[in-house]
Amino acid sequence: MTETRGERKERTRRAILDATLELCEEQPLAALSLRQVAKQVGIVPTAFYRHFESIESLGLTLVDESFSSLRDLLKAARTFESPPANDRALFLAVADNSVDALVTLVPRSDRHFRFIARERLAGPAAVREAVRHQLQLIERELATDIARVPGAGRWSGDDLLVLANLLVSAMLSHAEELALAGGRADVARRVENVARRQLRIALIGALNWDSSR
Amino acid sequence: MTETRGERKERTRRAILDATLELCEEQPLAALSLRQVAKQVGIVPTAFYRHFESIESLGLTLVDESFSSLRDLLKAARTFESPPANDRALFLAVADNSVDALVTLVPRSDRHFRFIARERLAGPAAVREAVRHQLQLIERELATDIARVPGAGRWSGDDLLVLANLLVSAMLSHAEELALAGGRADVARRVENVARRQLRIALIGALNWDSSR
DNA sequence: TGTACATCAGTGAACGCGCGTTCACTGATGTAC
DNA sequence: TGTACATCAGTGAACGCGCGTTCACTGATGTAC
Repeated sequence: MTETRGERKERTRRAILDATLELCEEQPLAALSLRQVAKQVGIVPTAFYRHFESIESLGLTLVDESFSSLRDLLKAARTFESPPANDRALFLAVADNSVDALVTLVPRSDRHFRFIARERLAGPAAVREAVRHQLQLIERELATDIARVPGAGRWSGDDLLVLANLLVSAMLSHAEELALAGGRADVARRVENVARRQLRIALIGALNWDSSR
Repeated sequence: MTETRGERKERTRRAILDATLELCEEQPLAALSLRQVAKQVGIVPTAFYRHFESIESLGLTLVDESFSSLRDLLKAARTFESPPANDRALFLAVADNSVDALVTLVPRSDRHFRFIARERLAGPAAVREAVRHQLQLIERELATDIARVPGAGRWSGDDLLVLANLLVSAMLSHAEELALAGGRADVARRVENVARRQLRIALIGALNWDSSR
């Protein structure tokens, strides 16, 4: 016996998830049939039910899978060995680290990112809600991190969320473009460049914010 | 004769477009069947072909329809009766006008906005490409308008596009949220507030940009 | 104005096909003794 | 270690249904004279 029953089951489950990511390159989850997935995996349609209740619950699993590693890595991107001296230097370092994380991370799991981009607004209601929830968590974590910057007391909690929302939506749109670029190096370089400048603009704007009321 | 043959045909065509927007609230275009649309309109499936070649070409028509008025109105939102005195005042006025346009415009054609939001990344390739093209046009027009601000010479053409891209992607994400709010006044007020602050942060960042290189 | 013919939006039957789901099954893997 | 039974991932036939598309059609509207 080279493989236990449990291992074999897990392998099929993994194959179903991969087949779905593959097929979702061509069409949204809602247009995907259980039979297409089964055919791609190489199992009979009814075997699908041994692993998932429906296409929708399979979608929810893919959302969890996409976000689980992402949030940890984004977090890591915002921690430093030697914290910069002042607000400005820290903010610029945050921008650089975040953009570095973007260009490293997205190509590594580009199928997951394309899946999220597609289903975020077009997926079944439960899938849309799950993505929305994860993005909100990311925004709140970012706001918390910014609040820890020395001298960040000048911003209200509400202002922090507004800033975090701006940064996350900019990064999200760049992640989408990067994921859709399919590894083209010239696109990746341009997106990296644009993302860096945008984060800097936003953070410089925030630093000059309270004086502008 | 109260209605010519041409008028009657146009009325059916309009009904097909409306039925599609209606049905696309529940599912993406790619999951929509010609028979569902025909049933909703109250015609026999084959009559569909008298008006559109396929569901995809119907989608392209809806994209054109969604963007045609939008671009003119956005343009109008950026012209002033009495131009403000300096850069800063002008930028703040641009932010306010744009946000006003957002909260006025989106609820007026919210079904079109929800359609665009859904199909922008999940639609058939031709539809995605059409939306992408329209968004690029909007970005370029915005960049051109900003370039006309007295003293804008400090930014390169490339920097202008980067700024325009940041502003458009922020506004797009707010338009999506607003369209999905379904007319809820409290959501509209919050989105308006957040959008205004974000545009201001970005524009203040841009004003302080060249000194930060 | 009246007539004869052309146009064409919408009809309705028919087709082969892929769909989700049911059900009873098979046979390799796992477990109790 | 060997045997008898349990588990359960995957099978395969069958079902009724909605799908896109074909085709020949109908009958009201439009046009030429």
